[in-house]
Amino acid sequence: MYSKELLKGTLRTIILNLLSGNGKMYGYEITQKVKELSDGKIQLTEGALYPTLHKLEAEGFLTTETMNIGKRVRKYYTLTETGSEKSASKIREFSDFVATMQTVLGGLKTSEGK
Amino acid sequence: MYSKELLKGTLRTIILNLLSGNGKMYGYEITQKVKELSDGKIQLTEGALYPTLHKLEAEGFLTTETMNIGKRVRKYYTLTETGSEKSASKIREFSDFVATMQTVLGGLKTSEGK
DNA sequence: TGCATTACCTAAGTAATTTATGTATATTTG
DNA sequence: CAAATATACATAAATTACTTAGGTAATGCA
Repeated sequence: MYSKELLKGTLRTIILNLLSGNGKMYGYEITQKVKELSDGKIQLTEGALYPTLHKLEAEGFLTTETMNIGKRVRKYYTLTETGSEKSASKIREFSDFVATMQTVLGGLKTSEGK
Repeated sequence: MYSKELLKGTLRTIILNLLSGNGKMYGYEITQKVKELSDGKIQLTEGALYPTLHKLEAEGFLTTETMNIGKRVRKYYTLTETGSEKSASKIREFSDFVATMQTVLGGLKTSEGK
C-alpha cells in the first residue's frame, strides 16, 4: 500500500477507464476488479466510491440501470458518450502528468529519450 | 495544467528529490526549478511549499541554514541522512504507484512487457 | 517612482478522501 | 444450522493536503 495521497485525484480516472474497457459494471464489482488488477495494492473504499459514482452520474458521464439479483439490488453503471470522452481525456491527463513528473524527478525509468 | 488533484501527495516527493539532486536549495529556488523542469506545468504555491518544508524539517528530514543576502534573508534546506533515505523511498513509492496504475488502466504506454 | 520580482510567512477555506456506521441478503464453514 | 464472511448498497463526520488570500519587506528595472 502506498501513502494513499498518491491515489487522490485518480479515482475518477480509474472508474471511467474501467467502464470504458469492461462495459457496464456495478460498484462492488469495480472495487474487486481494481483490487485484482492492482494485486491488492489499490483498495477502493466504499465511502469514496459510491459518492463519486453518484457525482459522475449527476455530471452526465454515467447512466445507471438497477437490476434485481434475488432480493438484492445491483446498480449497473455505463458510460455515456461524454463519459467516454471524459475517460479518454482523463487518461491523457494522467499520462501527461506522469511524463512531467518523470522529468521533474530526473527521469526515473521509462522514456529516457535524449 | 492538470486537474491539480493529481499533484496531491507528490509535493514531498518533489522537494526531497530536488534536494537530493541539487544539494542545498531555498524555498523560492525550489518553486522556480520545478516550474522550469516541468515547463511551467507544475507551479508550486507558496502556501503549500513553506508549511511542507517546515514539516519536513520538524520530522528530521531537512536541516536549515539562514543566509543573509544584502538585507534579505534566505533559508537554505539540506537533506539529513534520514532525509536521503526518505527521498529514495518516496521515489520508489511513486515509481511503484505509476506501474500499478498502468496495469489498472490497461497498460497505457511504457513497460508493455509480456 | 511605481510595478515586477525575489523571499519569506500564516490563516481561512475547499474538496477528495478515510473512517465509521448503517442496512440487508447470500454464502460458506465449522 | 448458527455464525462468520462476502456481497451490495448507502450516508455522515472527520481528516488532510492542498488553494486562495493575505501580509511583510528588500531588490531590480523601466
